[in-house]
Amino acid sequence: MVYCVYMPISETARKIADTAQAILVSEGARAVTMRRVADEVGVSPMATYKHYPNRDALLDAVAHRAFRELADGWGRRCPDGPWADRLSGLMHDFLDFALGRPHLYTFLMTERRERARRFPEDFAGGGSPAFTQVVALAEEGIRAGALRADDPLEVALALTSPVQGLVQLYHGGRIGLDEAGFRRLCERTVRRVLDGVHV
Amino acid sequence: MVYCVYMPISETARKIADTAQAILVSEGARAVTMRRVADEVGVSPMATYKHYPNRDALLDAVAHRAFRELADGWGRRCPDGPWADRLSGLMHDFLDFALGRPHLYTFLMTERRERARRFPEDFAGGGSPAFTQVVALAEEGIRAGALRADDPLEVALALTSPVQGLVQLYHGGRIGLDEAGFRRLCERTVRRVLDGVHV
DNA sequence: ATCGGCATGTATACACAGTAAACCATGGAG
DNA sequence: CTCCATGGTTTACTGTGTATACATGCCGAT
Repeated sequence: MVYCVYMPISETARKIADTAQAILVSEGARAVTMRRVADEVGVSPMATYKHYPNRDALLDAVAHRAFRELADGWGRRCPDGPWADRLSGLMHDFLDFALGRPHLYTFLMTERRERARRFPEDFAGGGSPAFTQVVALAEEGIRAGALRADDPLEVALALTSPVQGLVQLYHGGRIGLDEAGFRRLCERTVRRVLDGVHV
Repeated sequence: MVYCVYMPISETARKIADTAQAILVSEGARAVTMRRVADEVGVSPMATYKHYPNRDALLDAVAHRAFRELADGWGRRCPDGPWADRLSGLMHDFLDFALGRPHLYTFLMTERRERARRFPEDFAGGGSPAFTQVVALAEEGIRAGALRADDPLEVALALTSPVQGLVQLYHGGRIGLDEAGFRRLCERTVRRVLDGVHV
């Protein structure tokens, strides 16, 4: 039987996933070994295989639940207010996650994973909660005449990809700023995208 | 004795690094095992430890030489011509690398590596050849009055980080476009940064 | 010429991963 | 009561990094 998220999940299976997720969050995916997870759950290593066919399946399950947890409670920072404040709020929500749980962020964003959501089809359908809200903001801005008439999806991408690129540099240790300084750098960068660097 | 790049390097040491790099380029860092490298060099696994204290040191050496190889022969695509063409040329040079050698790119860009070059100090000093040329282009544009008066380093970052973010999405399988389509998406995105998305 | 040491290589061995296989226990369906 | 699916165990195999001990050949000092 293939692992299926729609089925009720046993108590032990959930404890295994919880533990795996906790290890992943605190130490990264490499630290998630079947033996260690089993140990912390208090069960023999092979017991985990009764719930997940292999390590990749376990990590997939963790990714799945982590995505769901992120989807809930996203964009709380600034649900309304001026357009620019909402955009900034979404960016800082994203940074909260990227900087606050770097291992989880890297795991979800970087690891090659089949069944990942795809641009443009899946994103247009609202697959990614974070991105979808930026798209909505872009649509709103275009409708209101604040932004140029343009493809809202691609405008959203122009606003989000710089932050993603900067986070990649930050996580790679390539940016010698503390978190507050890095956040300000992100703000200035998004500002430049909004205003353009051209005269 | 610590491994030092300035020392003459033995024949075998170079063969080991060559082999490791070849495996990394074609199959990714995970495929680079000491035993396999030794095998392909035609030597016992432990022989590699006479040249590199451990696997990480070997991978560091590979990263070092890969950076050097990239530095030479960078920006050949469009050494002169209109400003916008040179910027576009640099972007496509970058994409040649990112899309043509994805494993190497991921290894160099995303693996956390101490001794990595840092923004802003090291970049200002010209540590990264790719980035330095974008900075030079930004300075030129500002001097010529084509770009707003602004910090050239940060302008360069605003121009490069979106591409890096998009590449991250592309490598993660999140963008359902072929290579040509993806390159056009990058062009449009950089265009938006230049012009701004605001009215 | 000889000897000692260093550079280089080897074989062996251990710890730790993932995971296949075989074997319990137990509780509910027939 | 029987049977078997479920969830657990022990054991064992393979592949990995690497510590340790040993061999060998070159090379300079004596």
